[in-house]
Amino acid sequence: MRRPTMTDVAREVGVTAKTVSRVLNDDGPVAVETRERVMAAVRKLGYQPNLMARNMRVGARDAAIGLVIPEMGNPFFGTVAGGIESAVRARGLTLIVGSSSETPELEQSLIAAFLARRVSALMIVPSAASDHRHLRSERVAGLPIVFLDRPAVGLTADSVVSANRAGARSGVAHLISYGHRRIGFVGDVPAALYTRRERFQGYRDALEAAGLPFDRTLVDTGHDADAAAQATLRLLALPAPPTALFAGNNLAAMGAVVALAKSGRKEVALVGFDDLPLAEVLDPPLTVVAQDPEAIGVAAAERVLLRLDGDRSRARGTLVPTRLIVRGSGEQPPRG
Amino acid sequence: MRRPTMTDVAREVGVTAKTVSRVLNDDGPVAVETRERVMAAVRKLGYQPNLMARNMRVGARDAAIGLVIPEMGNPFFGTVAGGIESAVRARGLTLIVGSSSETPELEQSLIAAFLARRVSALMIVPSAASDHRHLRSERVAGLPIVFLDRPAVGLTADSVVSANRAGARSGVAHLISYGHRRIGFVGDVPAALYTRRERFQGYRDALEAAGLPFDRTLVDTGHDADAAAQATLRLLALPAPPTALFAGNNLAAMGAVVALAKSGRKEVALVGFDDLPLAEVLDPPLTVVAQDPEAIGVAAAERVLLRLDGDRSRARGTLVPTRLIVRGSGEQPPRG
DNA sequence: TTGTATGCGTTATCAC
DNA sequence: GTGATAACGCATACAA
Repeated sequence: MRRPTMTDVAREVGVTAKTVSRVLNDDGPVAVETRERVMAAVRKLGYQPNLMARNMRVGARDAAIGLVIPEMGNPFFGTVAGGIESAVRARGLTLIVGSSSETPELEQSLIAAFLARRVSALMIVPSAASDHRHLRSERVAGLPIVFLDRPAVGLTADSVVSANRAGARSGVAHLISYGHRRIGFVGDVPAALYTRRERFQGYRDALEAAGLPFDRTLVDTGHDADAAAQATLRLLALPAPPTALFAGNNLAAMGAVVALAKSGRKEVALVGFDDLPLAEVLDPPLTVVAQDPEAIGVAAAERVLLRLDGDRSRARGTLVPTRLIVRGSGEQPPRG
Repeated sequence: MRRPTMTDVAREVGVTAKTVSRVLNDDGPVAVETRERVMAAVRKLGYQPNLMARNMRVGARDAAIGLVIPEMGNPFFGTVAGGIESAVRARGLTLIVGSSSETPELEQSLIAAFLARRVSALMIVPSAASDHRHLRSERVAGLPIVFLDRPAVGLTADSVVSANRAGARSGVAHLISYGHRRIGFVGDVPAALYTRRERFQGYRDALEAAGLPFDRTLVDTGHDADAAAQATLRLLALPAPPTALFAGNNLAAMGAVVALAKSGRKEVALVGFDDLPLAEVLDPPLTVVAQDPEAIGVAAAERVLLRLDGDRSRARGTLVPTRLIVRGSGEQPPRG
């Protein structure tokens, strides 16, 4: 009933564990006949090597990379993970993923779980309000750590993030180029999260570059799609409502789309940050500043692989460019 | 530079490794003062317990559950994973997820990686054309294995799947109840995958129950949204085109939506299997047979926890009900 | 070509 | 309350 060990296989064949080890690891010479008998015994007993024991003996870390994402169901993070996985797989590394549910406590306990399993590297999409000072000793010990989507807090480390500020700026500039002067911002509380701060800054950058005033009343926020829809309705109900909206994230964009559709205000121009699956079949089709989650994952994986290869140069921040996808909703001129 | 071990901590305090172990595991008596000094040394040295060594010594399996999904970026599987994680977290288990990219080879190597790490249980969303005979010995050895979304092939094991056939039948019956007699099926090759076979069967069930003939020319397939759009256009171009369409999965539904919108044939009724994020803001809003991925994950997790608690009863197949969400596209009467 | 002795970091057992 | 010793499953170093 016990799971067979290398010794069990050895006994079955009538050799020593070391010989079995040699066969399994292609290490050192072994007679052809012995090899075959060992392999037969391995199959017969259903032997599975114990990676934990192996890694411990070799003193090596586990050939796995730990990835922490805030949310599994979010296709953005899922696609990031997919990009990482395909990039590290070629190197024989296994990606193991855990989700923090956007809470610092779970993030920390996940990181601890990965460290306890002696992963070869850590990749982290930080949750809001988390702090990474506790990882300093790991950094010093040479463990590769890369932060994705949002930079580390309290720690100097590699990071790979979207060009949030430049992207938002280009989206708002796009609206301005179509003649809009009153552009609303629908998003999430800017202060909480790095990406939101950056995108909000990009919004202000674009206004400033065009010589337009910043009007705080044109900024409203909501945590999810429903709340964003409410925020949109409030903006439209202003005495001097905006003629265009910029949505700071995909949930905000969904909320805005729903609100505009249900209130029959489809003439209001809209540009969203982050693409949506059905953006092109909406009425009007949604113009977005698209991120490239797969590219973020691949870039982060390449950085980790470099570090694993011994690159000890100083921490680097990588910006992954965004792309403006013109579909219709952002090219409607001001009305009313 | 070396990572500190329990012995390092012990030396720092002037005790034995066993004492440190006692402190860290709340195992056996230890003087209050000793405990405090140990904890201080742990913090000072940044000691992280080595789970590999611990598990090896204890002979226990890793307090982790291995989950194999076909695709990380797919929100359906992501949400399933989220459901599992929240359910197993309460038991102190860590969920580690890997993606097979829908290929049997990667699926097998991922499973091997999990087995080599001695996970406590295995949860698998099988990829197309994979076979699970090789897991028989693990089943016999008592390793809990649960299959999700699609049942195992060549292995008797627990499974948790959507009520695909009944769900598809209800969706098509819905269309029939609005007077449709020629209902097209847009999907993926039915034979390849369990879910597709089942949904196709549900389609045929509904026709038969209503006394409608099965017309093979009304069935067309496409692997992705673009191909499904092409399939939709082919169906609409038939001499006697369908007045309603049933889409066998969410990609097929997206393709059908795009094709209907772009060809100006919005009067054609449409019901999709599997919900879409923006279904309600489409024109017309999309009626769907929705699955409950979170419920699938939770149900599977509960089954695994039961098995871990020693339940040795025979393998059980759990059906998670679907839900018809009426939004408009499926309630349009036949025209032309 | 194969075997023996040893140790990885941890905990079980039993002694003090 | 604490320590000494052995053992988990495997690979390294060296011997045969």
